[in-house]
Amino acid sequence: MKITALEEYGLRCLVQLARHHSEDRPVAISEIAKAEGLSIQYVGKIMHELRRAGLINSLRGIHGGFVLAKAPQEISIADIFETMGGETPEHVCSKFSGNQTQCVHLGGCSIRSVWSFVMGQVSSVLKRISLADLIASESSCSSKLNEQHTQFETNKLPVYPAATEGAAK
Amino acid sequence: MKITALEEYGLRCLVQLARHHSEDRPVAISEIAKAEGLSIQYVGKIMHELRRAGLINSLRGIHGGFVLAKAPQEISIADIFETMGGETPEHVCSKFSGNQTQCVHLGGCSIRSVWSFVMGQVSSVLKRISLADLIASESSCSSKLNEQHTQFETNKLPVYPAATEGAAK
DNA sequence: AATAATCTTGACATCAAAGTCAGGTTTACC
DNA sequence: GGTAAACCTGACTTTGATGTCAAGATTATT
Repeated sequence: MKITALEEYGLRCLVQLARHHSEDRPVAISEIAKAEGLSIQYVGKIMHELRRAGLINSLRGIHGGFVLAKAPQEISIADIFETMGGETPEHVCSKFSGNQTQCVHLGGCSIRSVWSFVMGQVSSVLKRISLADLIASESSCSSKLNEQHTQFETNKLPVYPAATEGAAK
Repeated sequence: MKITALEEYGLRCLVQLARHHSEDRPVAISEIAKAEGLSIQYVGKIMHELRRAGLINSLRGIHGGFVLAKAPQEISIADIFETMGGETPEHVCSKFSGNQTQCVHLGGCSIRSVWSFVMGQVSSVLKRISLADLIASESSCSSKLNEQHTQFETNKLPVYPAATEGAAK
């Protein structure tokens, strides 16, 4: 399973907007491109996608730029992934149909069940993490709470709600 | 997040081998290709990858073919995914470094923590599902236990151990 | 030993994702 | 109203994943 470029960069561009969300001014493509080490043209394309999906609003003209369409608490990573080309288990089946027009296993496929389950797990984790969470963990990580650092290293994210609940329910 | 062709087809080819694992004969590429609706050449390439990784053994010559290198209970989907191009969070960071040689966020990146966490979740789910589990759920689904069918539809996999434990522990 | 069925291997072709380019439109400021 | 800073859009190029081709090596059967 691979994370796509649009997912990764889309998220990173949105984090940039979220950081400046309290200030009352739009953020320009050139700023984001510089902060993320991306070309201006490419960031332009990414922001266009995010705008089409309604996650951000744009302001044209000089002093223009982009702002989040909702508060950082209300935008989850799952929202972003869906926007930037998210797939359902059905997509997987139609994508991997080999040299047939339909997958040969359409009647009773145990693999499809696994994909459904795994994707559901991923989605339930990503739904619980908002842009606000990401920014909060940045500051707590780099400044004050350094005893949490070891936990980060061992792949636990103490800041986010336990991913376990969603799976158990 | 996308499932790659090698992951999907690699798993499906291994399921074919697992089905014939009790019989004591190798399975030929041509059989697998027919069963999965893939070209013979492509299956050849996939099997070659799986053999290089040590998941299967090959027998050349007439009456040749492939057999699992281990029992179906001992091969997990996680094993297959790692073989067919699995990625670590570090891979993601080096892949998405934009126009720099290194990612601009290497010091204290909250997104990397998220990828670590999500990938850990996925991995813990996939480690718990073996080829034997997949075959068992096939037969129970298509023949006897049809009351489980509704549960499958709602993305629950009653046959597999709860994915929850790994996350909680 | 000849043959046919099989795996092995590396080069090649195709396609979709990733990323760039160029020309256009909008808006604030002077 | 001219100009510069910004977004908008579609066409283009590049790159890596996907899938095919063709020639070779191995082995059971006759």
